[in-house]
Amino acid sequence: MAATLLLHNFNSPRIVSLNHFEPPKTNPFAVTRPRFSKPNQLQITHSKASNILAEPTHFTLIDALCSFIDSGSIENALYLFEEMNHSDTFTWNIIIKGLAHKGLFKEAVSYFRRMEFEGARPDKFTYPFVLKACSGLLSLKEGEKVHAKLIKVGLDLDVYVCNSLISMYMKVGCVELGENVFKEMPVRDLVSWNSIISGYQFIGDGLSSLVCLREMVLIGIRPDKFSFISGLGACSIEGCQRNGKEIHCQVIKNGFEMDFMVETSLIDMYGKCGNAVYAERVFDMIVNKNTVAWNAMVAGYVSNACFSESFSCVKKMQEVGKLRPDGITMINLLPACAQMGALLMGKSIHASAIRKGFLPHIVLETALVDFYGRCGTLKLAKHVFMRISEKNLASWNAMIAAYVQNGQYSEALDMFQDIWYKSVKPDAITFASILPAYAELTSLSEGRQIHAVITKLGLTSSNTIISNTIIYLYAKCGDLQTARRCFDGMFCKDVVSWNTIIMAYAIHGFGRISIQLFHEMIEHGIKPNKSSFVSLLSSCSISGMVDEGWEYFNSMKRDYGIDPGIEHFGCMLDLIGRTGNLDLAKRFIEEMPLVPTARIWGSLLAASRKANDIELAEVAAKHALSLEHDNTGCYILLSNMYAEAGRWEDVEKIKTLMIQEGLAKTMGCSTVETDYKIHRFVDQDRSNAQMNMVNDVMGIISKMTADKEDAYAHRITKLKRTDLTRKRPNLPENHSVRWAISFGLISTELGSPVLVRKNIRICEDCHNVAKKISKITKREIIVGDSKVFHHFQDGNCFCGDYW
DNA sequence: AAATTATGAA
Repeated sequence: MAATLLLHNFNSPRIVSLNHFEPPKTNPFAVTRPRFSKPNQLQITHSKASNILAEPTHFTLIDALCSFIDSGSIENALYLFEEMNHSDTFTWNIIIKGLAHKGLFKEAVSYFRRMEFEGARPDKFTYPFVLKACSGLLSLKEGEKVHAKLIKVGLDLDVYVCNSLISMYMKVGCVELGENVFKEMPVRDLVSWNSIISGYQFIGDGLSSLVCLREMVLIGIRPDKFSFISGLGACSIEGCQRNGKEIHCQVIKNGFEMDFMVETSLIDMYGKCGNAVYAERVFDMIVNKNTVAWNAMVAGYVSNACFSESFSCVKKMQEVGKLRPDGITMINLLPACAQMGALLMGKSIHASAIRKGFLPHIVLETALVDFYGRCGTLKLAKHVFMRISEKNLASWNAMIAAYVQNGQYSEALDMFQDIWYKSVKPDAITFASILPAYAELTSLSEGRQIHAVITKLGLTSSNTIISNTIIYLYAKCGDLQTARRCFDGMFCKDVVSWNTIIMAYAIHGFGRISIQLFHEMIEHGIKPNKSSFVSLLSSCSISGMVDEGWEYFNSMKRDYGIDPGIEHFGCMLDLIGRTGNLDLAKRFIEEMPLVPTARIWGSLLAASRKANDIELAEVAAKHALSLEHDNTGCYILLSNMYAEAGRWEDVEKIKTLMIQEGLAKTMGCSTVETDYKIHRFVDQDRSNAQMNMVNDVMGIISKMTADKEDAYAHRITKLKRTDLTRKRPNLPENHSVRWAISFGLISTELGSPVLVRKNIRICEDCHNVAKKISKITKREIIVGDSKVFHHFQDGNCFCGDYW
């Protein structure tokens, strides 16, 4: 007993010499060895086992061990193994193979260690099994240890061993190490090529995979079904149907079209490349369709937006195919439900997953989080997410995206901060999901920080989605120059990149540049899409380019075949509202072929406010309020109009309504950044530490503007005398944006613009004040509110006083 | 005596 105890300790990798011997608290083999009790079936069910019991020679035992492994009864095999003499390499190989094949990777590696320790010599047959286990564990550490040992014993040139090494390195994500093994091996066979081809495909580098496949064929190696399966997977990644069809031809030519895995890969490839018809054609040819094939077809329909087909396919799967949908079927259907906005359908899938016992299932749960997030049911997304016991990166990503999609930016940012303390490392998808939250909420310096992190990870140049969001981030943080620099530095700009930069100039009021960029985009051969026109028309409306706006609106359908959507009508309504032509605005809504949304009525409301038409404002507000959404802005706007008109009873009424609906006025908040600090000012709240300094600056400014007509005084004369005695809440004097500008003036460098970010729209009084300040101080002031950036220069604002 | 590469998934 003492001897075995010592042996176990000795095997522990932490103990180097007996001098440091320490009795372990747990037996290192407790997990793998003694747990297996004698299985009942051993004597009765297996004839070979009964043979052993009659006359157990070593060879019959090995024979029995092999049959246990082959039939998958690993428990029997392990029990037998512990009972027999296992000093020879072969016996160990069998048991390690069995463990690795069963997916018991941890155990396989641990048996390998024990094998070495107990003095059996691993040979060229052992290592492929061990390496398979290492790749299954996704453990580079274990894999490298094995590799080191291989070199030591001189087995690192064996083709089988090298092939396993390539596959292991690729699977754990060490592409370069895998490539090195491939390059340096003396002889490469078909499996070596297949391993590197499937390795590239596994890590998502479809292009390299296809290049290797081509090279292999060029040097005269005939591809087999493994090559084709990986190659088709690579085409799916790249969305490259041309290459996919080429491989399909080769598949037929080489007689692999009846292989069910090849067929499934073909369905997948056509589905992902946007050709549902071809996918269907391949699918129909399969005689005995298995669940995987059905699922691939369902996925094909979903990714091609054939939602009803995807559901009827699942129905047929059950009725014709006599197969039950599994978790993956559900994972495939959920995005369809999300895109159709079919909340109930998704919920019933969720319920069915629970009933059928598919949960917990990390991928399915992640798909549910994603689904609920996209349907706007953030509560349910959170509910599912909280119940995931071992969250992985994808599930974190899904939850962050759900927060961002539902406008819960600060929750998303909190969760993103938390991730850094978990064992998972954020990836490109994490950053792509979180960046919009940065764009909405954070300061320029925080934006720069996250950009630096992303650049350091090497994601900026390789990932177009991330680069596009970075452009948006800088634009939203007020740094248009850097946004432009990022855009100019992009290697492959897609239509989103162009749309983003056009929108960036739009929100900063540089309409001419937006238009110029739109034409540059077309010259570069990029076809504008719906969003391009949203950017362009927004720009025309923000910059007050009425004629141009109409021209582009008309050319959408005429020259580009794009039907104007509700967003485009919204932009046009803003444009009309700007001209003050309320009749036209009303007519425009009436003649619109689409049902007006809350955004449309909100636009009319804004126009009515500018034209001071309180009746129309009421009509617009009534419509907007009937279409449930966050009505805070709507109420505040109307309330302000009533206040100006002196209709205090109506102001009170709105106040009551808001309380009833549980809405609270969003507190105005403005931030200004100095070198290392973000200074936050809140409306009415004079508790900021810098308030004394701000008061001094405000005093100087009001003295300098005293001889001129004061904006607020001017406004107040419009009110009736009696109303002046009323205490008007939230006086513009107490608006945070003025304080932030004043503080910015003295705490930032002369000559540089003062950059202020504000969470809600700037009011007219503050807008006037900012214009004046820019004139008397000769400094550029940039105020980014929730919609646009106001560039105040020499007493004017780019927005032309309409926003 | 025995080995390596593999289809559907967020």
